[in-house]
This record gives sequence, C-alpha cells and structure tokens, in this order.
Amino acid sequence: MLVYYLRSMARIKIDKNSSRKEVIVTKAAALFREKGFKAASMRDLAEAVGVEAASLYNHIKSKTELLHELCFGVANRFMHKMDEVETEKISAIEKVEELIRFHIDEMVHHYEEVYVSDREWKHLADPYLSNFQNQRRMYRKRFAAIIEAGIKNKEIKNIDAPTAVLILLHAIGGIESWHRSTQKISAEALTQNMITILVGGLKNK
Amino acid sequence: MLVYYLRSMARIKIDKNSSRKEVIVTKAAALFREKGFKAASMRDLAEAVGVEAASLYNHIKSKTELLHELCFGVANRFMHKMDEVETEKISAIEKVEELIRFHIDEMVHHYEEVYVSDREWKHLADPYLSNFQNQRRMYRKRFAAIIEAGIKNKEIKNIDAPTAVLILLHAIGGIESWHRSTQKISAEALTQNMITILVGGLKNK
DNA sequence: TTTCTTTGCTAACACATGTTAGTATATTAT
DNA sequence: ATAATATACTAACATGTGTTAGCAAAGAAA
Repeated sequence: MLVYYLRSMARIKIDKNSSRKEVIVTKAAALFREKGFKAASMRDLAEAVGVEAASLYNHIKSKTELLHELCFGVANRFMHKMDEVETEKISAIEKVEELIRFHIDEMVHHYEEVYVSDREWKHLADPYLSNFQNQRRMYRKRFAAIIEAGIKNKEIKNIDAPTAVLILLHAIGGIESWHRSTQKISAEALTQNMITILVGGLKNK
Repeated sequence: MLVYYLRSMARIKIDKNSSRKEVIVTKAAALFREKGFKAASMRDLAEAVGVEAASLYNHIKSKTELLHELCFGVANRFMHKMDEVETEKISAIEKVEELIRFHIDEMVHHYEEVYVSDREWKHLADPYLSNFQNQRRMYRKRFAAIIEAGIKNKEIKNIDAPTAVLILLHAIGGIESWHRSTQKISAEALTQNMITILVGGLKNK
C-alpha cells in the first residue's frame, strides 16, 4: 500500500529530434508568452517541463539565456528572409506581399517565439539588448526601403514608408487575438483577409 | 558647510489640478510602460515620484490598484466613445474612421496609459482580470458590428469583420514605434497616413 | 500660537526569486 | 556486470519585492 506513494525521479521528456535544452526553450516560450518574462518564474517553468527548478541549470545557464535564444532565433530567421527577398527580381509590392505572408506564417506557426521576441526583448541583458534593438531597427529600415522603391515607381501610394512598416508589422501582431479566439476563421482565410486589407491599403490604384 | 548636507523631508510635487494619488498614477503609467508592470518595482516608482517606497501607501492601497486604475480608466474612455459613435447618424465607414481617429488620438496624447492598459492587463487581479477581458471582447464585438454593417451595405470590402478589427487595433498600437522614433513625422501626418492605409484597405471601390 | 491631521521616513516583515552546491538516482559506456 | 557520466533532487543562499507599523516632520485648522 505504501509503495503507491513512492515515485521515481522525474525525467525531462525528449524525443529523437529534441534535446533537453530544446524542450526547455520551447516550454519557456509558451510560459513567457502567457505570463510575461518577469512574471514567469523558473519554478513555473520547471513545473511545465516536469522537473524541479534547480535541475534546469544542468541544461541552461540562466533565465536570461532562454530569452536570448528565443529573441535572436526569431531575429535571425527574419533577417534571412529579408536577405532573400531583397535580391529577388520581383516588383516592390510583390516583395511587400511576400514579407507579409512570411510574417503571418511565422505568427501562425511559431506564435509563442515570435510573440515573446516581439514583446519581451526589453528584458534582455546588455549588450544583447542594444544589439537586438539595432537589429529590429535595421530590419524596419530595410522594409521601409522596399516600400520607398514602390512609392518611387508608383506601385504604392505616396505615404511615409516608416509609418507603413509600423502599421504592417503591428497589424500582423494582431494575430495574437486570432490565437486567443475560440471561434475563428482558418489560417488561410486569415492570411487572405490580411493581404486584402493591408496590401489593398498600400496599392496605388 | 555641514548645513548643505541637511535636506528637508521630501514632498510629492502637486499642482492645483492634481492630487498626490494622481501624480503617483501618472508616474506609474510611465514606469510600467517603460519597464513592464512586473519589472517595475515600488522602489522605482517611489524614486520617480520623489519619496520613499513606503510613503506611497499613504495614497494608494497597492501596486495592483495602480494598474487597475490605469486599465479601467482607459477602458471606460473607449467604451464611452463607442457609445457615442454607435448612435451617430453617419455611414459605417465614417464611424470606422471616427473610431480610428479617436484611437490614434489616444495613442498620441495618452500614450503611457493606453499602452499599459493594452499590454499589462494580464497582471490584473481577479475578478477584475476577467471583467477587463470581457470589456475588451465586448468592445471588439461592437466594433466588428459596425464593420459588418458596412460590409452589408457595400461600403466595406467583403472581409471577416473580427479580423478587420484586430488589424485596425493592432496597427494603431504601432504608434508605439512612432513614439520611440527620434526622427518622425508630425502627429497629423501620422494620422493621415494611417487613415489612408487602413481606411483605404477597407473601402470597397 | 497650539493642536490636529496628513505625509514622509526608517526599520522590519514575510515571501518570492534566480541560482549554487552537494548528494542521490538513472543512464550510458566499457 | 561494473564504472563513468549525466541528470534530478534537496537544501540553502543572497537578493529582491510589496507591504506594515510606528515615529518624525510638515501642513492645515482652530
């Protein structure tokens, strides 16, 4: 009878594609997205992972390291996409649409990471904080340059390009609400609606 | 000589329009916006106000009360605006434009409060948390209903109204980046750009 | 001017947090 | 099967947090 209360030592559940660290980073993304970085404790995270808080330190250096991995992982993906798009031989409005589609796809399929990267970066430790801020600024400048090219060749309305970038990026951030909805349209329909409104709002008729 | 190091007891600076509590709430908005609710400490806030942390409790009940005042203050303002707009005898697209202008104005002139209300509500204590979430949901439903009316009478493109609402609200949230910019266009130009893109993206041509 | 009220300060409290050190347990390598 | 390595646990640490209690100082009222 007493034997039923004896429990073996916990183990972080991994599969052949993930290391223990990757499992922890993934759980951290969900937790940080839900509670915010500062409000999420290592004891919360340990519980989500299925071990005690102290055990996490066998696999990670610090709580901040988790945030760093999330933020810079996302930043790198976005930068690579921008590198690609910039070199493509297509019109400016097509480039904008391709980037919008990429952003939507990231928000739909990698929601937790993208959300955390977008909302919690201010808790990064320097010098990574400044570095990250510079990367964000650079990304936006490059996006604005694409829009400027479109304005120049009359594809896009004559608007302030940095304003257009902030509108697009934040509008796509609204997918957060889509994730939160119980009754919602499909991801494909969502994408179509967003393209209709956002690209439609940019196009010069 | 020694007299120079003797300092009188601090006093919260107030003017004839503000109580001590109002000063504290205003400083709290700025601090919570900058650092996030959880990362902002009462000692940080006390420093911003110019007294010791313990003194704040002569004027407020708790840290959470500050967040509550900010969130519900903003929510009430937005609800009143919606009450007004719903009863106006104007077209649906005009109503949408009026609401967008109101939102932009709030984000430009009451940035800290609106930002905190939009980003930090998850740290509200229950039952206020659920109450606030319901109010947000209600507001969005009412906004979507205006857009549905516009879709029905062909002013607005045939799109998913809740998606349109999330796009509009989050796009306006992008004014955060405008506040952060060192070189930026005027608030009037910003407003015009946003109307051009957002209303332009909704209008059925 | 004196008395009463309000406000600010110091010290302390009760917890919470991220993390370390050492031991126990489980897994992997030989 | 045994030894070596990796991982999980317990206990503790150092620090930080929101807040309370009581006294000191300042302001308002009489």
